[in-house]
Amino acid sequence: MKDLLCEENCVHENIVEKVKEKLPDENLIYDLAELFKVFGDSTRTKILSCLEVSPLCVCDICECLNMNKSAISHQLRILRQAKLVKARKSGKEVIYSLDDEHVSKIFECGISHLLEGKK
Amino acid sequence: MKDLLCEENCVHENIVEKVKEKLPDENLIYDLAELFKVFGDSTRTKILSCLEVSPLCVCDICECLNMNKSAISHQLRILRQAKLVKARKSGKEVIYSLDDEHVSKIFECGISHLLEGKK
DNA sequence: ACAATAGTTGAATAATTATTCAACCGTTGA
DNA sequence: TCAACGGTTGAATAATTATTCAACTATTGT
Repeated sequence: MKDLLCEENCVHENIVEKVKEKLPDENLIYDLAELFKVFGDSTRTKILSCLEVSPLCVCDICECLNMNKSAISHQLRILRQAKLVKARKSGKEVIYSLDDEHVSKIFECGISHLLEGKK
Repeated sequence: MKDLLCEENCVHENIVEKVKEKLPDENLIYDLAELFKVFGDSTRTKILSCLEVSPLCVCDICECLNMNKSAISHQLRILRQAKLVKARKSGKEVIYSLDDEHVSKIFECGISHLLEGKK
């Protein structure tokens, strides 16, 4: 009931004060979560992995992931909005490629953590 | 209808072949997405941000985020399972702290991408 | 032994979201 | 001009998941 604010029960006031001070901007943390949410879907990470190898048209990606165009297109939109991939029209095709060298770096960090855990 | 396999329509066979070859292990990509999913929630990123400043008990975290113990505890479990935080008992309290130096690195990568986009 | 505090947990609810389906747009070649 | 192909889109559905609530365990101080 009075669970709501966790009152001043055990709270170590001075530490909490320090933490609140040093905490990054609320919006930045929010945006960060939004970004990682984009990475947090295996269809999208697969698409990014494919594009790390080579720029590809939508049909190529479909073939690589064994999924239909609609599903892929929806996910590509999300990746575009997050500025992780960019699109270039070439005749009837749309060629997608990575839009940011950070993608590989973020992947590496994640893999690094995963391998650490296996030890 | 024949959307299912995207058939051999436009597919650039040789490129797709190369991509399939060079693609990382399916399970690794899946685990990677699972990891980023954990980062993809603002409550959890806030918790991690707090713990970057200092180890904290559950009540302290509640106070910092203005949320109740149950909600925080549920999210801490997820962070524990992902081996991003660790817990140490101290009397009645449980002190949480970061379990991996990769957390900060992953945050930095993400922030780096976000700032890039602002330009 | 007991009351109080710190934290955890399972079930329920509400909200978010990935995929499918069907219809659509734009470009090309006949 | 029109049929065919590559791709996009909105609505519907199904699945996932964050938060709340209530009940619970464990530890401490009296």
